[in-house]
Amino acid sequence: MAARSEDERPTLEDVAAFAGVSRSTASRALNDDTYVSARSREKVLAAARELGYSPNQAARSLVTRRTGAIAVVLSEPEARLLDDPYRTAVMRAGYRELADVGCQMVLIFSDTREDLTRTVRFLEGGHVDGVLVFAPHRADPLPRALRLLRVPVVFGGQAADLRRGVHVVDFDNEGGARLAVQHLVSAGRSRIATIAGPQDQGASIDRLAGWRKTLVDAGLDPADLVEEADFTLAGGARAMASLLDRVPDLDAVFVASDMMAVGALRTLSSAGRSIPDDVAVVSFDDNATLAPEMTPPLTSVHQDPREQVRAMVETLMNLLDGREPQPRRQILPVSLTVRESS
Amino acid sequence: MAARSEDERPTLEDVAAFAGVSRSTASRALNDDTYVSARSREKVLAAARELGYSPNQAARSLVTRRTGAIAVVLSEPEARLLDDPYRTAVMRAGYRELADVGCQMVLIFSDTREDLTRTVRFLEGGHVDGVLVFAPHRADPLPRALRLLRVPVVFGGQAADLRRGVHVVDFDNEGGARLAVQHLVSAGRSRIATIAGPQDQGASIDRLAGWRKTLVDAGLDPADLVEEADFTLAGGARAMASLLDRVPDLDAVFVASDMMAVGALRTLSSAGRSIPDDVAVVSFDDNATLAPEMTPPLTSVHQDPREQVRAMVETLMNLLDGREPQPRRQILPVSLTVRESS
DNA sequence: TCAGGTTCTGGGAGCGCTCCCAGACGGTTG
DNA sequence: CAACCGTCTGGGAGCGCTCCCAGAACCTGA
Repeated sequence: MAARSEDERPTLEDVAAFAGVSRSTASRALNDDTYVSARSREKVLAAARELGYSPNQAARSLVTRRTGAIAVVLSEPEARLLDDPYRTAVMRAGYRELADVGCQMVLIFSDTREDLTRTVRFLEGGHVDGVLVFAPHRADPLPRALRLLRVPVVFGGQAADLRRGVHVVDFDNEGGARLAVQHLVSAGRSRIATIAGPQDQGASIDRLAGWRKTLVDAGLDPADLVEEADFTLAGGARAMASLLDRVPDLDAVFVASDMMAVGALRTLSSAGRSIPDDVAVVSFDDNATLAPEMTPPLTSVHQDPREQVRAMVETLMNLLDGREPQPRRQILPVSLTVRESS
Repeated sequence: MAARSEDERPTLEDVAAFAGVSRSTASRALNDDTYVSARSREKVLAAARELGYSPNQAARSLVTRRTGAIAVVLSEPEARLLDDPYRTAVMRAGYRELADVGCQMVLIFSDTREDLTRTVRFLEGGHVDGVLVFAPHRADPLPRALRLLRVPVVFGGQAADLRRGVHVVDFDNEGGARLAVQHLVSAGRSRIATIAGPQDQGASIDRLAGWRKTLVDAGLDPADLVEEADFTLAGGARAMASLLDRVPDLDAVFVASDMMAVGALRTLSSAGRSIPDDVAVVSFDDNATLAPEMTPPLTSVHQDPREQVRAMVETLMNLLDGREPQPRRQILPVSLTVRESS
């Protein structure tokens, strides 16, 4: 028998030969199947260690029809991804949660139109067992394209305008906004403005709706108290300036994200307003590296990306195991973390 | 011949049968090999379209021994990744550059010790054709572990204390620091402090060395003018406060990252120092969403993560094609972008 | 002692693809 | 008309693995 050259990877056959058993027994030992004698298992494991064996994944997934990889698709313009701490947290959480169930994360950024076709082709190609999608923009064509996929898909947050027929794990955006505004109302505030997120996104729309309904329920008039911004720091600062300009007597503001709240805070202090005495500020996200670190620390609606991703992974695993066949919409609850800004 | 059930993916064989040619011809047509008649190619492509065929990657890579996937490993404590805009830019650049050469990015976060073994096992398992590694910390055990891999590896930035035997693409950190400090010296500054990065990282060490050497060359005394911080905003703010405390008459500061410079700026303005009149500030990174957006906009040493990643991908592709066998250390030049802070 | 289990093992088939090789086909040449 | 070339095609082997199945080995209890 010719010795294998140094750089060639040992195969299962090599391990079996080295251990003096058959390929089948070696396979069983390595995948700890039933019905392998302790003696054989021992020998096989030793042989594998000795030869530095690691199984060829391509061969394995050719027969098992599982790749052990899950795609995480982020559909968002390039610029937004760079300074959005929430997205970074999502990537990280995705990695951890998938690792916990023994899956590898394949990150996909889908932005331009060419990205879309490339993404679909990739997902179609059997590289991954399932897909987690974050596509917050309503006009995004990606979610529709993904519906036709032969691979299970779970959406994080509202999936464009697909309301049914898909698996979704979302946060209670409207409920969160209600919590925030109720908190301000019961603290005696009466001129409660809002800096809303871009209205092409479901989450932004829901947060704005929550703010509006709560005001109306409390007998307050929401007219003229809305300014829309783009979830960035600079956008938040500009929106706050414009609000102060239009409504100088406002005494509170509900900001649809921590990042925008940082900008708003900056504008407010330049304008000489003290927080929370003159103006109370409540934001959304409760990002760990942002909200508690501000001066003053921000009261914020708490949503944990890990929880969302965990629920998404769980749903996906059920899907892969053939359970949970009907599409479901899970709405995760949020809570209010009260700090000094309100 | 039994009809294939709806949900089963068509194979190459199915496409061939549908097109009325052999499996070989179908394969040739789809991979546009030589020696296929226009007629056959046409029929095969039509059949593939009709059946919604996409090749099984596992089967393909089993025989070609290529997966078309490249791992990007980020070895960094969790907290750091979340608010480090440079890392986010690297991920993004990695995705783009790899997509351009037809490869898929598999992102790997390697932080804890369990991560290390899992990472090594994964990379060993033949899931990917090559690896790009960012492991800035000198004490990090990962780079050593990766040396033994049978997969080509290219490091981004100094690879722990492995000085030779590995492929590295780094920036000229020391040269960048020299540029920054020379700029300050020639503007007539004479008490030039620095906020250095963590000294367990090669890049930080080199930037500090560049600062020190340039001061000495200019006949200035670096003693007592160094404060070390952790590349975070808060860390930069604290370091600046401590510098002001110890050296009240400083007239310039070289900060080893944009993020820390933002913190330093905050401290300086709280202390009533005007920038650049009282204190000139020069930082490092020239992050597009940070440096130009500050008040005042930051003078910063410009380094483009895309360039670094592009060079890394190029090296890796050469490695995969069997060219460029000897390890090389590429040092990319940096430049100084002058803005209002100096 | 032998039937009837249970535990363990090895061989064979086959996953879907690419690549090699033999051969068919058609159009030039001598 | 035979010899030859370049173009095109189909069959077969094989990548490294898992799974199925037949059978060996070992244990019971009657």
